[in-house]
Amino acid sequence: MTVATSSPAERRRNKIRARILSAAETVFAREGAEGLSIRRLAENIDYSPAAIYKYFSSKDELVDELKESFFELILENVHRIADTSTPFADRARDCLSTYIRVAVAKPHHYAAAFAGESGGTGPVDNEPGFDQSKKGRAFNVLRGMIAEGVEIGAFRSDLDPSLAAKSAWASMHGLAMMIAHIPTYPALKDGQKTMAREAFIDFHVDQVVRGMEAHDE
Amino acid sequence: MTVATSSPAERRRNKIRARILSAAETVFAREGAEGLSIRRLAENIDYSPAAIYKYFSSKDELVDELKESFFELILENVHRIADTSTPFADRARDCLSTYIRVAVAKPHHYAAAFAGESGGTGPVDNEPGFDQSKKGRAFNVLRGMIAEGVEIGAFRSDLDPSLAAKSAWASMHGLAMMIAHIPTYPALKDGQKTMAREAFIDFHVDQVVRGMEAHDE
Amino acid sequence: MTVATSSPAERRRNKIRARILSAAETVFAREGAEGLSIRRLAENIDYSPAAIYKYFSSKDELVDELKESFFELILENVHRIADTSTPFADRARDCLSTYIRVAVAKPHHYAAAFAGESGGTGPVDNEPGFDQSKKGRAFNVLRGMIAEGVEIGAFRSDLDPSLAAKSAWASMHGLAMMIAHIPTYPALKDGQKTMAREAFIDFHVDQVVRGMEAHDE
Amino acid sequence: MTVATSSPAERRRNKIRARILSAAETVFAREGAEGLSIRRLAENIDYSPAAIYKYFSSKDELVDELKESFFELILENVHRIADTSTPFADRARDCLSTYIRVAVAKPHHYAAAFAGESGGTGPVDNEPGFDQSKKGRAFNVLRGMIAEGVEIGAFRSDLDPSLAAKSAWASMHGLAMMIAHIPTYPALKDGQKTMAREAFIDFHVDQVVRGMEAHDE
DNA sequence: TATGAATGAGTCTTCATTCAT
DNA sequence: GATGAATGAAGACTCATTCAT
Repeated sequence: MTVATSSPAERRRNKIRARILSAAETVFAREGAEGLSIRRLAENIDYSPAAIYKYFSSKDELVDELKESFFELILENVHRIADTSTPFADRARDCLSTYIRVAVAKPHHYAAAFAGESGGTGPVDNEPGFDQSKKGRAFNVLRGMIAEGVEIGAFRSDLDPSLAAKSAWASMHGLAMMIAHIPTYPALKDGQKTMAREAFIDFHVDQVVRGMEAHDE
Repeated sequence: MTVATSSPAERRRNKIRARILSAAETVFAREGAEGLSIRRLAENIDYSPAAIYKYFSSKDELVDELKESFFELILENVHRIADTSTPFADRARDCLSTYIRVAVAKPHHYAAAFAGESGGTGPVDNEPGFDQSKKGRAFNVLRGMIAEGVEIGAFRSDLDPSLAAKSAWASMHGLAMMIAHIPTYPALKDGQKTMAREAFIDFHVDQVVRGMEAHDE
Repeated sequence: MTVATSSPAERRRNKIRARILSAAETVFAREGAEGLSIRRLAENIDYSPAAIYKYFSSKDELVDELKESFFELILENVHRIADTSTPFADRARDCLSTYIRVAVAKPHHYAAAFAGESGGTGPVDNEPGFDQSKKGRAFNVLRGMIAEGVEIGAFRSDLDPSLAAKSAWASMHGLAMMIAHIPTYPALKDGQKTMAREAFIDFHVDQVVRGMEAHDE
Repeated sequence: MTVATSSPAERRRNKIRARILSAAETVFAREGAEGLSIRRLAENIDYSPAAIYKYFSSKDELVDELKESFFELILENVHRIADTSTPFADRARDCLSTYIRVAVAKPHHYAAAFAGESGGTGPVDNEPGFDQSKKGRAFNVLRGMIAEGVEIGAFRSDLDPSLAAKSAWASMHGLAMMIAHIPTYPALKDGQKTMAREAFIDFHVDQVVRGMEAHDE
């Protein structure tokens, strides 16, 4: 019975894996999946290319792990918000804006995680195993929250939570990508209101939530 | 304004440039920016790789031009809708959904147009020359339409058209990217409503427009 | 109507191809197919590896051409003998020994030509296109000669030429390979008769022919 | 002669060596010398690559030993036949065909045993120590049998057993190699006799023996 | 004007081997 | 006695780009 699930050797191994992943992430976040080459990665961490293959059986494996870890990050953050007991309206807004903020914190990382070629599934909920994937679980949080909104009458009663979640996710995704790709986004002309990124995110989230709200006739 | 903007020689030159760009677009739209190699492009049009360099100083220049041309396409389509005399509500929805449909028709092309590393600016309206760029003009169409909505009371009176245009654009962008990257998007679980891509686009657009609508107290 | 089937440009191209092939053959003959690397080949002829790919689309193509050319050589030589009007007995023996002599002249080349991995067909006459391949045509010469021997009563009347040709080929192949792989073959102990390679080839051929001969009871 | 030829430690060592060799043979026989990599070998036996170097100073040494062991196998089999009291004609044929059958049972193994680059000596009988080597002893069996044939008048009286043995060996070798390298060998065209491998081996052996037979008058 | 030839740098990956532990 | 870690060299192959012709 292994009390500690990691032997000292294994711990060391994981530490190195982490070091590689961390270095990879830096390149990855700056230049995307195609910009990340084993060679350059090896140089960065003063390893031989061959050494990296001791820890990752292929470039794809490494990249996949990078992506998975990213969605884990999103999931954690979104969960933390969703599980709060804050009033629904705020909670919903927080939840959405958190998604964007996490994405924006590692913009290229986020972008690349979606530009996946090997089984790069987005929030598509009828794929096998989707519910278990990090991405899938994040999606379910979102859908659950919308369902709650419908239930308590905050959102339109004819709103299909699954559909709405997908639409909202797309809107969030759009803003995240915009910010990821356009350094100065969302700049506004002088003479018009200038709005900082943070505030704009809130504005955008507000628009999205308004799109779902019920209105007493 | 140069009266004779094109000498016969220059005209010929532009014709060939166009031919190259057209061929490039085919590959580009199918396989994205990374899939486009000068060599393979040259083969496609029965030219030598070297010949292409007579017309484009580098691959980047060619790709940039491709991106720019794409926004021209979007602009044209959006304009065509926006200039109609259709009732506002429909016109607005048409305008937004057209954007997505054009994007979705050439997914890689669209995605790549935003994934610009060289000078890929998004809809950032305080950049010099933005109003003249294709992208800028497309943005202005969108903003104009929202302003119109505010004016006629269809949209909330406190809505800043510039801000709202940017938010709406982001939402459209998000859906376009989702569809571009995820072949099966938006798939829905059986047992729940299954919705085809076309219908989902309409749904999404509807959500976005609702987010801007005014509601009598 | 092209009088000369090769333009000057094409001629130049073929010259270089030949140069590459020749250099490749040297390495190939010394170290076999696995020992031949594009890199080293490129170094040998002061070319860049990439340049070689302008003339051969892959290493396999290059190697295949090398092999094919070798069987062409065998074919030519065997043909030259077979078409003579020398008496049958001598002609048959000459024909077989020529095969061995050509093989032995480029021992590793010969060995490698058989060690083919990509469709390395030996004298297997029911494969599609076998009759047209160099190897196939060489085989047919051999079979024809044996058929002639059967017809004129020199060989056993119950001998199937196809079968016998295959058997004889195998015997020739065996000696060729022995000589190819064992530098000192066939050395004989002092005190016993010492026999030089040339004479041994004749002896071996004689044994093979005797195996087919008819004997009046 | 060392009485205690193996200390307990040494015995253990040899046991492990044997285990490694055995595992190596499996891979070797399937994929040939080039397909055998120390790494994969180590994986197969759950050893580290480094551990193997404790028992074999290099890959070459391991491979050489593998080859030698193969000839031991041939020797054993050939001996078993040669020592029988079967009538000479059958015994001779059995002996030869056994050689081929053993070779064909492990085609890569057989081929590689001859493709030696390091010290791969063939049946060359004037080399020092040849008579003691496995290969040498196998050769001697063959020569002995031919001598017997000459003596009892089955074979031509002017046949030099040493010479004939070498020739016969070459013929056997040829067929073995053909079968080793060409999966479909010996296929025969339909419309002609189709002959299975087993039967063809017998036919070939028959040819070889006939080449040596004496003919009255 | 257009091109065939050539290249240098780069891609991922595998190998036999060594060494400190 | 065994190993995990690491490496340098090499493998095939592709790319954007230049230059003499």
